[in-house]
Amino acid sequence: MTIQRPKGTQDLLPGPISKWHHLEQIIRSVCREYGYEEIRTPIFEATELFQRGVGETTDIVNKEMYTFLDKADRSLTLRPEGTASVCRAYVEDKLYAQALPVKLYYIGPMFRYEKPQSGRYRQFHQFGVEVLGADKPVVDAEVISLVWDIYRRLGLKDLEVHVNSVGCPTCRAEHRRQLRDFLAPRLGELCRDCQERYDRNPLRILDCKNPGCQEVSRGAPTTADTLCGDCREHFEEVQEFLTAAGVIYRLDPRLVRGLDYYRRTAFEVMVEEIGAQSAICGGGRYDGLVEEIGGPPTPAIGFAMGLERVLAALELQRVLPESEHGPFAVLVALGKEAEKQGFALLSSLRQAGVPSGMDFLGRGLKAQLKQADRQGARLALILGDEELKWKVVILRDLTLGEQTEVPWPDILATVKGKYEEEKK
RNA sequence: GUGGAUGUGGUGAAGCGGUUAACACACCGGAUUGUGGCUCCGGCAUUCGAGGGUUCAAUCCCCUUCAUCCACCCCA
Repeated sequence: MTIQRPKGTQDLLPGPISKWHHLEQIIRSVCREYGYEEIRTPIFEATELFQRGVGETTDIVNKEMYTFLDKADRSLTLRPEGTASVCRAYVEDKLYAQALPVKLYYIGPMFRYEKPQSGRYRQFHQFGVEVLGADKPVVDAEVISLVWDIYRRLGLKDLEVHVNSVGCPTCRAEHRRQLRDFLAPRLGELCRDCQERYDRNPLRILDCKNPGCQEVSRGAPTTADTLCGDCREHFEEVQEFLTAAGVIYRLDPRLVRGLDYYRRTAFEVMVEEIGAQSAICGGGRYDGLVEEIGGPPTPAIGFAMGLERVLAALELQRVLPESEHGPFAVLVALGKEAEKQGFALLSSLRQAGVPSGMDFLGRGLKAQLKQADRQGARLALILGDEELKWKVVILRDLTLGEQTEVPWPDILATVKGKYEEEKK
C-alpha cells in the first residue's frame, strides 16, 4: 500500500477549495466591520498551556491531545483549540498595555486525537474570536451578534442559537448545592457516568443525553435559577442587547459548556441536518482564564466556530456560490513561431486581468480545442501559419460555436471586452 | 477507547466457490493530418484493500490485519 494521509485529515483540492475561500472571505469582512483584528499564534505550544488553560478535567486534555517531546525534551502539544494560545499571547506580548478591550480573531487548523466521524476530524479548522478586557453584557451580545451576522451573510438557515448563563464561582457553588439536594433522592436512577458526575461536577448531569438521566433531572434547579444578583443582571442585559441587535436566540438552561474556564454567558449554535455533530459554534465568557495562566485579572469572552461543519451545512443547504475557475481564453498556437507570438499575446491578456492559458503538451489543433473546452474556456484564440501571414487571430467562441478573424492590434481590447461583459 | 457497516479499474458499481471479472461514466486512440462539445468504432482490472487458512478450485467461505464511513463518549 502506498502512503496515505493520516487518519482524520483531509486534502483540500483545487475545486472544492473555493468554498473555503468564500467562507473565509465572509468571515474576514464581517470581522473587519466589527473591528476585530487577526492574530496568528503557533500551531504548537507548551503542553502546560493547554493543561492549565483548557483544564485538567476535560476530555481534550485527558485523551485528545497530540503531545510530543522535542529534541530538547520539551513537552509540546499541537493546539487543540485557540483560546489558550490567544490568552498566552495577550499576556506574553503585553497586549493589555493597549487600549482595552483587545478584539481579536483567528482562523486555522486545530488538532485533536479523536476517532473521526461525520463532522469530526483530527485536523480541523476553527475560526474564533476573543475579546479581552471588557466584562459588560454588550460585549457578550456583540460577539454573539457577530456570529449571527456571519451565518446570515453566508445564507445559512434553520439555525438555533442557544444561550445560557452558568454564573460565577459563587453562584456555581450555590447551584451545585441545590442541584445535589435535588438529585440526591434519585441518585440510584442515574447512569454510571452521572453518578460520578454527581460528586465531581453535577452540572454535567444536566446535559447527559441518557433519557433516564434527563427524566431524573427534569425540573432540577438550573444555573440560571441560582444566579447571584450581579450575574442575573448581567445575563438579563445580555438578552436585552441580543434582542436589540435582532438576534433570534433561545434560552437553554441545560446548556453547559465543556471546558473548565467558562463563566456567566455560554452559547452554542446548532444546525440539525449535518449529522450527530450538530454544534457549529460554541463559546462563552471566561473571566478567570488570563489570570490562571499568569496574566493580570482580565474579563474575556470568545467562541470557536468549526469550519468543516459550517461548510457541511452550507453544502446541504445549497447556498454556496458557483466557483470561478479555469481560463476565460485559451491560446491555440500551431507551430513554433505562432507559439512565440501567441505567448506574447497571452502575457498581455494576463496583464489585462483576463484569466488565460495555452497548451503545454504539443497537442494538435483538435486536441487543443478539446482541452480548452474541457477547461471551460469561453474563447479560443487560434493562431497558425495562415493567421501569422495575415496578422490576424481566429477568435472562436466555444459556447456559441462561432468565430471571427480579428486583426492583431484589436485582439486585446476585444477579448478583454468580452471578459468584462461576461463577468457582469 | 467501545460498537456497527463497508473495502472489486480513475469514479459509480454487477458478480458471491468453478474455464476470458458485467455495465456505465471518465480516460486514451481513430473516423475528421487547421477546428472542440454530438455521433460511431476500438482500447482500457493476469485481478477483486493486505497477509494467512480451508478447498481439486476462492473476488465469493474462515482467521488476522489495515483503511474508510457511521454511531457512542465528548466536542467545533
